Amino acid sequence: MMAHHAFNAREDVEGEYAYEGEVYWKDKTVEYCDTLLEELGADIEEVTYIEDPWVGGGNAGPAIEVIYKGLELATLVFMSMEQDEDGEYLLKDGNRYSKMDTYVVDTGYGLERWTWMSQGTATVYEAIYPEMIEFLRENAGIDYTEDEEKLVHAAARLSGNLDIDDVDDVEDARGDIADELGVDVDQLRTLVEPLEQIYAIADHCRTLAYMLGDGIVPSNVGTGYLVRMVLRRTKRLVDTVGVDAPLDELVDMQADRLGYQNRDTIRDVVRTEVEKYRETLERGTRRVEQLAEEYAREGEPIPTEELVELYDSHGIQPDTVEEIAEEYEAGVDVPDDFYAVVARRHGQESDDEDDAEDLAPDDFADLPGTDRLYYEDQNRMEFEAVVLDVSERDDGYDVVLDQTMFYPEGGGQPADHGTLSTDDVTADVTDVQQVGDVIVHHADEDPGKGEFVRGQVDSRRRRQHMRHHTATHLVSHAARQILGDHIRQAGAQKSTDSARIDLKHYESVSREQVEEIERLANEYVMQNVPVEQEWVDRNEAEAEYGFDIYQGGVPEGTQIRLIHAEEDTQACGGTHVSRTGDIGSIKILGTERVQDGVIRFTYAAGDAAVEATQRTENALLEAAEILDVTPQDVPETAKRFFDEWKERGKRVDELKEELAAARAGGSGDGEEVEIDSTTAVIQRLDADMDELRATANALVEDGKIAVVGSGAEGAQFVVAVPDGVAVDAGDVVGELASRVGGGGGGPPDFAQGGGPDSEALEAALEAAPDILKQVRNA
RNA sequence: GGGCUCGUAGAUCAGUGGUAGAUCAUCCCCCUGGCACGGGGAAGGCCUCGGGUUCAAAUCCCGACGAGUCCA
Repeated sequence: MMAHHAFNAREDVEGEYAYEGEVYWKDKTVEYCDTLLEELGADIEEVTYIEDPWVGGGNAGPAIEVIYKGLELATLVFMSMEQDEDGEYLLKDGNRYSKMDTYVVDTGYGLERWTWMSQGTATVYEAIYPEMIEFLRENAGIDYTEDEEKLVHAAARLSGNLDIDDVDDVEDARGDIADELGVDVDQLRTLVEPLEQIYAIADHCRTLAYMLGDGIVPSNVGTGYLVRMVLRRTKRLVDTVGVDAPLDELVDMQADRLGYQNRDTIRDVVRTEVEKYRETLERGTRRVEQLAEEYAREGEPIPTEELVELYDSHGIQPDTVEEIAEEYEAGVDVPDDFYAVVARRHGQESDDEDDAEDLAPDDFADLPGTDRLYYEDQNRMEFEAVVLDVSERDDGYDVVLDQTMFYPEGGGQPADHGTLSTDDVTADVTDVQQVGDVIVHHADEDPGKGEFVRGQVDSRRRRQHMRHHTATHLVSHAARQILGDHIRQAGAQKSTDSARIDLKHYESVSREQVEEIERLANEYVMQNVPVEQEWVDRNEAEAEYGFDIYQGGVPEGTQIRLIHAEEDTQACGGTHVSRTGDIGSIKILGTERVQDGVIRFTYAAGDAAVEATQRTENALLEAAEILDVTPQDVPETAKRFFDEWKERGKRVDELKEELAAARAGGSGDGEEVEIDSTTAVIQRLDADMDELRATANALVEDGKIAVVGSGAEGAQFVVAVPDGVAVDAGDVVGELASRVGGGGGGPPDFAQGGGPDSEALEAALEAAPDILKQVRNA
């Protein structure tokens, strides 16, 4: 698509906008359009301009459609109104609009449509990527007779003329076209539909090639989510139309055509995503099958509620559900406004923002910009300066100097700490912020306006920040070498003890890859290459290194600061060590997947790396000491101990059961009473719940009613009743438990309960025969 | 950024507070000349982790970790 724009402002609002006056408006725009079409070789007599008001995205205005030989080639939009409840104009979308202070020309010329027009192919798709269309048609086995080909050609041309705004129903439009061509609508559909799907595949593949080629990583959030949706839709189309080629191959055809260099990565991403989709579908299918079976059994249709759940939480489209449900002869209840129902489920979003600005820029507006000494010599930690201004705050003082060595918080690097001293006072600096060009030091004492101060930066803290900052560049660079060129930074944070960087990647990172990255990053450290900074014109920097230098965000200003470390170049305002060797070493502490498609690496550099390694080592040594083996033997020994522990657990269970059987058989210490013709055994064991249950089970095996109690942990009971005996175990336990201050219950043949009052256990058990009789009578 | 769902045997999943289950896979036995199938049996569980509620938690509540999904 091609376009030109003009930003106009009304004369009475001069000075309020970045632009003023009128550049050009409707007449001139149409004139330009005429000229362009003529230049392209169009017969100007065949051009028709149709005015049609435009509304969209809260703005509106007149618009002109440019039709050439019946085909819409361009739209010229004149945006001049904005949505306004009290506006004087009521437009076609039912909203009210009022005039804006500015008015903007927004044009769109369909370059590809022009190509189509000039080539005379059936559709625009054959005009712009004929090889791909041919490949897909052949692969899917779509073959037409000469007459059919003519029909399709004619239908395509008619479709091209449809005013998309006015087409509410594609089926109606198809009917109109069929009428016009004098054919049956069903015949037209079977003829055209597969072809339409092929066009969609080719076009989606191009979209995917663009998105993936430009380094977007599929994800469940943001732009990455869009890629995923397009990819899945394309995969569905490929399967529907019966194209027998892997999707990564199709996308690659477009990536190749568009001249992307990272084609291997693109294919890899597509393959990974297709596999993920396949798994999702499989999971979904199993789920739907279960539901379908369930509802089919009850003779009810699958309710909308379930469909929403399937779609929203599991990503299964209603039509997929219908397909599967059909096999189970289950009905499906899909409402027409299905997606509206889903939307309603999400409800209203609350957008309360609380970006409280601690420092008001106005406070320091009159002060000159602070000279930033930390860029001149990043290794110096001492300096002298004059106090230009001091403002008292609730919790201290904001001090502004003429120059400073203190680095203000920014670019993911925390502020420096340190002191500012005069002959009389020493103020601790606990925070440093940049406000406009002024650097503000937050201190606990007032050094005095106009005083001469000596500044001392906490050098251990700062050096750790420098190490971590340079390490961040190296880790990011190393990750790029190991994982691929698509690796982009999604955020970073440095501190004294560790640093982290979020990288976009399409699959989880293996332990081996982490080790590789760590090894490579440390190799850069050991090479001890200089880390250089330079201030350059941003346009020159972009021209030479591309937009990839903005990994950490896009800085302001025409001059930007570049940091070169190894082969890595980034725009960066942070402080860095002067040689990579100064980092000491880099230890990657761990990775986590912070969201789909974003991996967080946490690592430590310098002292912190040593400390982190020592911490892990200490944990290992401690474990080794407990097990009384060497650290190397810890995994094996732990495994053996774990296995043994499981083995013993099983043995204990077996013994408990044997013990229970023995107790039940001997029944020496249990009291026996006859309830009707059944023997009830009342026994106190003082054992855990497992043993009580086992004993009760063993007694029931012998055809006896079991009432066992324990005072081991509070008071606990298990009551079990053999089949065919008219005693409800739940009632018995309920009565027993209430006497020890608790509760209980369970099925009629096996109940458990207890309470905190173990003192009352004995009395409760003594009352058990009476309770049993009472319950039987009830 | 927000919402929702899930985490139980090697795999797929049941289990809505009261004795942890099914199917497949594994191993053993039977059936057969052999194989497929079939029949019988066994083994296999820190119910993701940490708190809380309860006489009692796989189950309810909170948090962490992991997986999935929808929306902006």
